[in-house]
Amino acid sequence: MVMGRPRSFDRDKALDEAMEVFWRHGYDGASLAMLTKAMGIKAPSLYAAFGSKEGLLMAALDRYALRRSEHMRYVLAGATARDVAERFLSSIAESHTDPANPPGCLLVQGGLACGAGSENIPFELASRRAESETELLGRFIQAKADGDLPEDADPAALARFLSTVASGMGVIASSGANREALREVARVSLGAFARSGRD
Amino acid sequence: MVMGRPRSFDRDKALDEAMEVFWRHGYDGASLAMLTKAMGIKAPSLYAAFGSKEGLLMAALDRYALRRSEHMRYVLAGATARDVAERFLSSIAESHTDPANPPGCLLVQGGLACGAGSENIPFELASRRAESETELLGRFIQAKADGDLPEDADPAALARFLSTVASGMGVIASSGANREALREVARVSLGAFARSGRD
DNA sequence: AGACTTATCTACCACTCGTTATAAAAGTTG
DNA sequence: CAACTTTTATAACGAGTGGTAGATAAGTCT
Repeated sequence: MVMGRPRSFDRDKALDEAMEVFWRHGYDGASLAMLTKAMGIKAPSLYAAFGSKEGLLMAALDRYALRRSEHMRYVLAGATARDVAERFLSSIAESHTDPANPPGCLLVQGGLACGAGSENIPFELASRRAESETELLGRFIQAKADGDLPEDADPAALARFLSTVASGMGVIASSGANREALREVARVSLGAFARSGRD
Repeated sequence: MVMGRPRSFDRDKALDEAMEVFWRHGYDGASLAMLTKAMGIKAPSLYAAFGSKEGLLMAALDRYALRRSEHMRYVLAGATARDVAERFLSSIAESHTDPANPPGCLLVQGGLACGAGSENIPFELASRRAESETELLGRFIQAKADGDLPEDADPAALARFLSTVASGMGVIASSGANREALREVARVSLGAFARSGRD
């Protein structure tokens, strides 16, 4: 269909490997040598396909967003605000301790702070973290309209709280917290939703 | 008293400058050039005083721990578990948005994930984060003995929850969340303490 | 087949990294 | 003052950084 020599590697598989390196070492800590070795390609192929180290991260983040969007679709389908919150935190407890991935969250460990010349990476990660918070916010606004959340509830504060706990869970998961510990954090966090029903 | 040429810089002042660089750029992102420039000294002086880049971080972390211990003394002096939790999260909301420092928490931004050769930095930061969680745990165990927490309360889970929220607040603060946003997160988080009294 | 297009490889670029040898500078002690 | 001790600045080290020419390989097109 398209002219020229076909690429000899699977773009998505290579991105998965790059994602894991960024995940485990952060943007600054991930060297081109690490990345090319993990991806099984040489530097010129990487640059031809992704433009730069930063472009590679962006492509990996896009792929990461695909996984997250599946989770979020399930989360937002919760019947009540409380149910949404429970699904959100529970799925994070699972995903952040999935042995198939590095522990924690790529959007947290990828780079909260970076060196000179990479100042926009933390900003980029933050804006991607904000996406799910915005989705939660929309769902909570609807929940309030449904009478599912009390009149004095603050959807923005609830969404921000959950997003903050999620980031915190990313931090402790990266430090070795196990799945049971994350579930416990999720359980305690749901106490903040006590006003909208408790089990 | 001591022989030899006296050092021409203030060790603590230099450490404060180094702390800020690590805080803002993380361990990997903080280069020796940045550090020596901020500290106002040349590399050999740095190495004579702190041994290595890692040694400099450790010294900065020790100094950071001094600030934190003041906060924790105030926090642990709270009358009730709920009061302790409120003091803990409130003081974090303030300190993580103190314009005198980079936003967020050095123990979070310093390096959740590092490159090859720095694998122990994330571990070191995690163990320092664990210290305050342990202090909270001790206080909550005492609170339970005092009858201040209900029989079915889980001190370890509560301490871990607060520690996780604190880390999450560090993440969002580093991304620009303002003081009011952090206070809101603190307020919602305290809802998780609803079982032990609500205002 | 031959022209064309794109990917891959080897080798290398200039630069920065953390770290250190060397020697001069600045103080204390006899 | 001279001997001694420690810190300072200059300058460089080897290794590794992200990134790239230039040539070659592997396909599709006419």
